[in-house]
Amino acid sequence: MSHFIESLYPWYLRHRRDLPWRKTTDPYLIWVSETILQQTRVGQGLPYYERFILSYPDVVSLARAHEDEVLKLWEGLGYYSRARNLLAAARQILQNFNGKFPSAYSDIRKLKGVGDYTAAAVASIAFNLPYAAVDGNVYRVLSRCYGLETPINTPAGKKLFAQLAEELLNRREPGMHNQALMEFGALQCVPKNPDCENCPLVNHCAAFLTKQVDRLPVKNRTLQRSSRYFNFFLIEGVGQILIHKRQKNDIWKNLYQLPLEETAGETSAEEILQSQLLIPLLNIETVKIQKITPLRTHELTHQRIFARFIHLQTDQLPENTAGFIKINKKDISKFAFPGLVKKYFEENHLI
DNA sequence: AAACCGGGGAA
DNA sequence: TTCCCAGGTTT
Repeated sequence: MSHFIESLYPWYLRHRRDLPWRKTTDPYLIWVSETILQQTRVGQGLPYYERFILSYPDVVSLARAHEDEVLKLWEGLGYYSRARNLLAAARQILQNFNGKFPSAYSDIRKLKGVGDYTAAAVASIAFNLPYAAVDGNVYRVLSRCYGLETPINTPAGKKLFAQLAEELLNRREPGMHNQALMEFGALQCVPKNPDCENCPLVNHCAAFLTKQVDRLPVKNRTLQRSSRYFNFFLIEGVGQILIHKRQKNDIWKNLYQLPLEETAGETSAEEILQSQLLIPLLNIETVKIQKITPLRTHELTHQRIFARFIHLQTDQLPENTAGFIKINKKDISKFAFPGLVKKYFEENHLI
């Protein structure tokens, strides 16, 4: 109990941000916040958290929700499996624990969408259980403090840092300890250009002493982005448009989109229109081309989407919409769309 | 072990 | 551009 990491505690008490999920010990609220904050900055997730807990203040209200509604609240935040898993886990809790959030680490860890990090975070912060939460911040702080060069995105790295974090854990106040370490990484020991001159741990930091701060943590990168070409059709009847629910195992699963024609490579809008795959399918006769946007890029973690929007006007949308959903324009905002599509609606004042 | 799953902010 | 963010699941 006399490790130098403890000098972080007074730092934490002084510098910690005043965040809504720090005002509660409700495991449900802690869990929701941890899920929203996965791979997401506090500033980005905060408004989503506020809206989410207003709509679903407890496990049972979430468990009773419809997935479309939950995804709508998640719209624009990304990594939508988090929302689907959150709902599934809430239903697990209703079924298996009578709606009461489980208080054992092993039970928490079994919930959908809850991995090692989230289970440890919820167990320690909400129940004061002695589990070390190791997130991106903790990897960075520990790799620098101890000068560890093992790549953090390898099994060996995960094991090493998990073990070290477990040894360092303050077992009396694991929740505070975990948050102190993470907050320190988020505010002081930042990825780029950290202010080491004003760091409370500078005299203990192996990376600082050996001038390796900007090299740590080490991460093997594998990321390769593939390109995809999306042609979205805004097919507008009188006050109505067609949309479609993505259901395959692909990006944006269970979100809505406009009728889409994906091509293998870069294709001109003329070719798309001449191929006439979509229009005959819908048996639309009189179609007027309103506007075709230039190709725009949308970057995802592992895909680069090249998208264009083709705006067509017709007198009347068909009765048989071949799997597409006919909706009123004023109802567009009721559905969850990928950011790319939502942005298009906004540009054209459809929402 | 590697691939897959978003979107935004910072440098 | 590239990197990273209170990661997890699937193959």
